[in-house]
Amino acid sequence: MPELPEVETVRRGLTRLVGHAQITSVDVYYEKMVSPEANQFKKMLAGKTIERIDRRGKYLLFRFNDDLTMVSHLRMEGKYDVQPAGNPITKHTHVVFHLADDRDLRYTDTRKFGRMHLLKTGEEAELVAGLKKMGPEPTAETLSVAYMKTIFGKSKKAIKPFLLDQSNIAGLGNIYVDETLWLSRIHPEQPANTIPEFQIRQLRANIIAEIKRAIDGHGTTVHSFSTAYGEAGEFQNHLMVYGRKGEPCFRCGTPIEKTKVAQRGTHFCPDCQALRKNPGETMVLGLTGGIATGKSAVSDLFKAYQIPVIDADKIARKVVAPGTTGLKQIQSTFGWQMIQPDGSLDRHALGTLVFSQPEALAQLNGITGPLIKKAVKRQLQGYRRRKVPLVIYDAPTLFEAHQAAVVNEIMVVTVPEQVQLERLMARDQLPKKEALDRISAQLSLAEKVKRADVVIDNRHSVDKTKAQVVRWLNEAGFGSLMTDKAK
DNA sequence: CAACTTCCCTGCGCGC
DNA sequence: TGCGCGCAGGGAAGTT
Repeated sequence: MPELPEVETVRRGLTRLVGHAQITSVDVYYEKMVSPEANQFKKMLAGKTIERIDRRGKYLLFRFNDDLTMVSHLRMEGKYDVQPAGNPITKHTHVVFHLADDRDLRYTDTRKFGRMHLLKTGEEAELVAGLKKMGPEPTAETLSVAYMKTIFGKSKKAIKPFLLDQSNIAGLGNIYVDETLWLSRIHPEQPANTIPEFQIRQLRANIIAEIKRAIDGHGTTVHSFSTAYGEAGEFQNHLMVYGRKGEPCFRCGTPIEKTKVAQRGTHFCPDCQALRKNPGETMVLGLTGGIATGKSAVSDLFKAYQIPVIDADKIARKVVAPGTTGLKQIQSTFGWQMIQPDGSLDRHALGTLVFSQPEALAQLNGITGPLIKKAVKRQLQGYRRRKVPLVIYDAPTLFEAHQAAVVNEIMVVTVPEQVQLERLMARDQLPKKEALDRISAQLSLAEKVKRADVVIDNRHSVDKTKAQVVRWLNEAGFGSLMTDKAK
């Protein structure tokens, strides 16, 4: 089912194959497919030469000499191919263009949904309904944030059918809509006019990037997520949600659901794409990285711009402070040996225990995990109420602790493995073996990078890292948050 | 006008 | 193995 990238791939291929070919005659086997009526259609094309092939949305525009244009839509299964003249046609060949160089350009279409309209060049924009209403092409130059904000604000329609409507944005079909909504963490039934600006910006960036990736990949999208969550073997299907009903979400592991939205089969992750009754304007950026990759330096950059940072480590300490239910649960689970004489947690004793016994670590996480999640949620609620535009959630184990679904976007700070090892050995005065043990105790840096929405490369100077953070702030629409003092 | 529904088609997977 | 049913899908046209 061709969507814009596939149609663009077809356009390029045809340009190469028949870009300047001359048509001698045309056979039409399924008359409803063409307009004007078949005999007229054949007569008009005989002797014409293809000068160029254009594309608008999912429409192909064959430009002939004498100001003639053929508007062709492949719909579901339409295909063009070029064969030597005289090759027998197949069951589903509906139109054959005989070329002057003893080749045939053939159109096949099992479901006969495709259509071809022949008209005077320049009139197609008025006479073909789909072209007349066609929205902007999904590229950085043609699809602006301002335009998207305007059209989103005017429609109560669910975002899924809204994006499928070619008059809003050109070229998106069922697959790319599901994919870009997943990438942007937006529920397919979220009304367009309830989507906050930061998500419109994310969606725009994802649509543009996804379409570009697919065009560069000749009509297929290639993502680099590997075998997260126990999927065996090489990841062959390059789609993140489409056709993955029941399989784990690559971001959070929750099974992908398939429902019907506006009569269309729709795939989404119920956990990271929650339907929001009152979506706030607060964007939550999850910040994570590997041990000693320099995540805290990036965190400090945000703080310097007065952007609030929720520190997961700090919260983790708070929920087991003296007098908390968290500490009481640790005491009743692991015994009084875990409590120091002054009533505080004996981190060393607990650390020794959980490092040697995996079940103990799971038990500990079972106690602290929910408490941390609750505390984070409460803090976020406060920021949302105050309509703070951007909050950073600084969490070293964002993925491991299954917290990825609470954020709107994930930033991963990374360095090459060798640099990570050297920095860790130097920082914590560790021998190589111990440093390696600590690194391998975490989800691998490569895997974190794969699951990131944005990656900060921290191998070079502070200035270079800062430039990347500033760039992200500007692109995400938070440029105005950077105060002059901090700049 | 917005928001639905129907129609156009064929192959395929499913249940019996 | 075979038969019928329902579903898939983009976009236009028709209906509420």
